[in-house]
Amino acid sequence: MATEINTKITESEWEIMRVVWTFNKVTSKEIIEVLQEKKAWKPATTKTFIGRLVKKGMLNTEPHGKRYLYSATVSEDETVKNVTNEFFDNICSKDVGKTIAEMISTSTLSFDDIALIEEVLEKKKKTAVEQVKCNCLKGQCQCKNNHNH
Amino acid sequence: MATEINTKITESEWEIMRVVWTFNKVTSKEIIEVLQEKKAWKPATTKTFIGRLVKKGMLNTEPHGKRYLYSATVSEDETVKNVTNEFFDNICSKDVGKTIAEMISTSTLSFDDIALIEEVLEKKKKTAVEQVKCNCLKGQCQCKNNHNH
DNA sequence: ATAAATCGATTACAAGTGTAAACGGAAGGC
DNA sequence: GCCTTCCGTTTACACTTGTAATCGATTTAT
Repeated sequence: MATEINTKITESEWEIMRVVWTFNKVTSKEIIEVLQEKKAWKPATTKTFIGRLVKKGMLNTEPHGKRYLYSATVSEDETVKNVTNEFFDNICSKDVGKTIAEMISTSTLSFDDIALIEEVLEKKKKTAVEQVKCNCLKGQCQCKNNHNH
Repeated sequence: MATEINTKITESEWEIMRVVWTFNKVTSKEIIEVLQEKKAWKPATTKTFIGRLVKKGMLNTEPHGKRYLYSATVSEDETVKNVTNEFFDNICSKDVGKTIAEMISTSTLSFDDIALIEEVLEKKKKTAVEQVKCNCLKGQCQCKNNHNH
């Protein structure tokens, strides 16, 4: 059994993790300094979050002198993927396409981004389906026949 | 000042809201029945969540006999939009395109979905930029020059 | 070498969240 | 007209999350 890692991540923990992902290996002092610009956190607050992330198994500690260097045990990509999956679990799978379209509409994208998306879209055509199957509980989406008042 | 609505939504509240969005107007009994299939919640638990959503202003109550009919004060679309925005706040704006591409790759999409996405992509070309500006704090993404250990 | 600063760990506490029982009034069954 | 059931509200309690002070050990500055 591999060491159990709690993948759930809170808003404040994201802030810490982003710094760790950026630096790869980082001291608590550096994390505190980086976040000082953005959050009105006292150093003790940042330390609490670091400690919790270590306990959760999302951060590794490696001795560096008498202090630690922290590093991530999960990649940013994986984390992003987990969070998106959790999010998509909350909407009907039939609506995923529409939601992605919506995201595109409201985001700032570069020509390269558009080219990339076109590319994956093109690939997607090979595995696209006629109708996406609704996976919702009856009563949790409009696909199934639900009577309204 | 309009009645303040707390847009933040928890996992359990999503479950309730999805039922309300589906039925438009719904009794607590119906919500409880729908969710019984999915969650091992006691009726009291569901009632707690309903109560909290009312207090938060996300649910309206309208008398119906001596009971209530509940309805949503925020649409599902708006809520989805809020949650996606919060999510994108946690990644570098330069990575949004890549992330959307990733979502497309891992989702099941229909031909219609793809056509829709192609359509918005086409429109997007008119407002696309050469380079998306990174909005990150220095030290929270790779765009800025950060020294690694 | 002693004082001051620093670091990780421990402790604290309020608010939010998951989970639910209990309660008080009203509705329905008989 | 009672007894039971049902509903919305109140209360409860553990766990999580945000926010931070404190403490013990150590390192650094003087």
